[in-house]
Formats: sequence, structure tokens, C-alpha cells
Amino acid sequence: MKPTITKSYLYEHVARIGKAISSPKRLELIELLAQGEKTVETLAAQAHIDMRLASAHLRALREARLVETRREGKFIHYRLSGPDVAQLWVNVREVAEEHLVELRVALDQMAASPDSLSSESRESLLTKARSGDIVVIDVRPEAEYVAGHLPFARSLPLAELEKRLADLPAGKEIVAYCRGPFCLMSDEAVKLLRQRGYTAHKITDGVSEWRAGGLPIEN
Amino acid sequence: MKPTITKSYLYEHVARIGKAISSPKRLELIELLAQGEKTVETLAAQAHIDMRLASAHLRALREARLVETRREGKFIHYRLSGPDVAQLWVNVREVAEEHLVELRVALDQMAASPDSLSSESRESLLTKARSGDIVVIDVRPEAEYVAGHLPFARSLPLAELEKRLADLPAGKEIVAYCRGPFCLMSDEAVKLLRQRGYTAHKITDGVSEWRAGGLPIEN
DNA sequence: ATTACAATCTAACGATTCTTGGATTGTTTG
DNA sequence: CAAACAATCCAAGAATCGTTAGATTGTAAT
Repeated sequence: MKPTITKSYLYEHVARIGKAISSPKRLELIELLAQGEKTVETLAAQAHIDMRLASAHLRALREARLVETRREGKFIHYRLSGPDVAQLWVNVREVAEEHLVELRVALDQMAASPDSLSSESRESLLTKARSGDIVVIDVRPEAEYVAGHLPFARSLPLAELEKRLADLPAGKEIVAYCRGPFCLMSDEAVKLLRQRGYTAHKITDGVSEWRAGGLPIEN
Repeated sequence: MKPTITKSYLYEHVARIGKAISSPKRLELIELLAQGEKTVETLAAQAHIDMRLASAHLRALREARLVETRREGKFIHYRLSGPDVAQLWVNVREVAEEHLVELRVALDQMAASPDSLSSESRESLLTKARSGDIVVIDVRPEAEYVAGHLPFARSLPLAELEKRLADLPAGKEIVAYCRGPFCLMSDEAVKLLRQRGYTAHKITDGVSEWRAGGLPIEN
């Protein structure tokens, strides 16, 4: 039996996307997947949830066609079904930041600790990084760096930062970034670097925000 | 008692936006409000739902801060809280069209009846309208035209089209538009015009899509 | 004041959704 | 074949959501 094509039939399908992004856990999974393809296990670990719960949420995302899967041995790798999905996540988050006061104060409160370079434009950061004036470090897990990173950035995962401090030039200004405005890894990195006498800042942009701004991503 | 600022607290707020757009009815209301501010009564009528149900859905949208209200006598006018909300609607709909096959076939089936100028670019349409090669008509209710319309378009609501046919130049090509890809008013207008011997086409763009494409809106 | 009417509020039912626990499938390795 | 393990499936209780009906609020007109 064919579905009757009414107006409400069309809206129902769009609402499937809305339902998919109506759960905090699923949004977190989408943000994690925006950093690159991951297995259910790593997704569950990084979102701090049970693997069975992660699987259930991923099922919902897959039914809304926002994610796709690929089997490799006994692992199943999930990925976003397109760059537009990461773009949608950024878009929804920006609308939330614009209109929900509670969210804005929470973000301000977070950003208060290590001052971020919010004033700095993306382009000027790019030219400074190109010229070598600053060193841009990607503090996410290395796998995410490999999947795509900001131009001129080098990988220096937060977990290894302490033992790999020697890799960093002494005098230069360090700029750290991670998964985006909701991610705290760059804050921790900046805190650590300042304790060791470095001049360090963070930017709130992640790869998705950078790409949404129309700027290039290296691979 | 202050809310604890955890990661999940942030995602919960973004999910409020997701929840707001997870209902077909609410999406339809958002699309209607994207055409301009409206009272609860007109919203209920145009969405073909009970006023009390419309009120309940509008309440949900207001709690997610996607709409705002203004009282005028015994009427309460609702409007989107910003242009970014209309943009979000377009964005979500585009993601749905991209990934949900059922939606795409339904749209194709609809667009089959009066062939649309999908091939035509927005810019070339704009230049043809400016030069007077074609006549662009806005077949939405006049109030929506007043709230904002495509450049060089004239208002010719579907309800009045039949008695105001004399307003249209005989030889020229007519291009009709309405609220967007989900709206059928332009299809009906084209059907009527062709029956009367006019050369008529439709474009699926509405004001929101036009604006999302970076093009100007007159007022 | 009384009436009319737009809009909201309250209550309640059925239908979903979220989450957890236990069982099951599918693949690799010994 | 058996054991180990990633991932899914299934079932069930708690919580939330969508919808309808009736009652209520607030403003304007008579």
C-alpha cells in the first residue's frame, strides 16, 4: 500500500530528523562522529555511556539516515552520512546559543577560566599559523587528527601532552583547539601549558565549525 | 540552586531546540511563521488544526525560544525569534531531502505535475524579472507578501487569481512561487493559468529559501 | 455589567521514548 | 569446536509527549 502524499506526510519525514537530534546523548554522538568515523565501543567510552545504550541511540540515528555503518572484523564503524550532518549540528547549536540564555551563561562561565581568542578572526589566525608566528596544536586523540584537522596544526593529544612538551618551541605562542565549543580538552591543555610557563590560548572552533565557516580542512 | 555545568547540561539545552522541531505540526507552524507574523487563529486555520492544539504547540516553541509573542487587543501575534530560525527550518528540510529517500520520491511525485524551473538559477531568474522578460507572481495571502517577498514580484493571491487575471500581461511568461517546496499553492496557480492559455511555470523557492541562498528580500 | 471571542490552562488518555538487564548474533582466535 | 568479545536484539518499567475536551483568563464591544 502506497503512502498517501499529503502535506503532513512531508513534515513527518522532516520531523524524523528533528526527533533524531532531540536527545542530548545523540547530539553528543553526532559531535563525536563529526571528528571522524568511530566504533560503537569508542563512541560509548567517549560519551561515557553503556555500549548497549550507545547502540540503541546509534540505531535511532541510522533510522533517520544521519549515520552509516561499515563492518571491519568484529568492529562496526559508524560515520556521519554526509558533511551536511555535521553542518546541521553546528547550525542547531548556534541557534541554541543565540536564543537560550541558560546555555550562553554556561558557556561564558566555562570560557572564563582560560581566555579564548574569540576576538581573533579565523583568517588572521590562519595567516599567523602559516607564517609560523604561532603554533596550532590539535589536542584530540590522534585518530581524529588523522581524519581531518585545521591547516598548519600538529597533533598533540591531551593525554600525551605532558610527556611530549619537548616537541613544542619554547618562545612561541601556542594555540590549542579540540572538538568544538562544548569540548573541554583545549581548556585543560591551556591550563597545563601555562603552568609550565608557555604562552597559550585556546580557540573554541573545532573542525566542523572551521569547515562551516567555509575554510579548508587538511587531511 | 545553581545548575551544575557538565557536558551533558550543554547538550540538554541544544536538545531543547531538537525537541521543538521534532514534531510535524510544529515544523508546519514554523514554516508558516517564516512567511511573517500571524495570530494563533490564522496559524490554526492555515495548519488545519484546532486552535487549542496550535496553542499547545506554540507554547512548546516558545519554551524553546524559537518564537516570540506580541499582544494586540485580544489577538496574540506570534513571530519567529530571528531569521536564524527560518534558516534552521530550511537547513533541516534540506538534510531530510538529502538523506530520506521516501521524502525525495514524494517531492518528485509532486513536482511532476506542473514542471518547475529547477534548472533555472536564482540569479538568472532575477535578471529576467528585472528586465521584464517574465512576470513573477506571489500567490500567498497578501499579508505574507507585505511581510516580505521576492524582488520584482507582484502579489496575486491564489484565492483572487481567477478574478484578477486581467492584471496579467497576455504574452509574457508567468513564474509563480509560494511558501516553499512543501507548499502546493504555486502548483494550483500554474494549473489554473495554463488552463487559461498562459505560459506559466513555478519555482519551489519561497522567501526563506531565497534568503538562505544569500539573495535579497524586498519589503 | 454583560456578552463575545481569542487564547491559555488543566486534566486525562493513549502512544512514544529512554534506559536498564539479560539473552542473542556474528566474527575472530586458540 | 570452544572461548572471547563487539554489537545488536528483546523485554519491561519509568518518564515524556501528543491530542482531545472542558474550564478559565483577558480584552473589546454593546
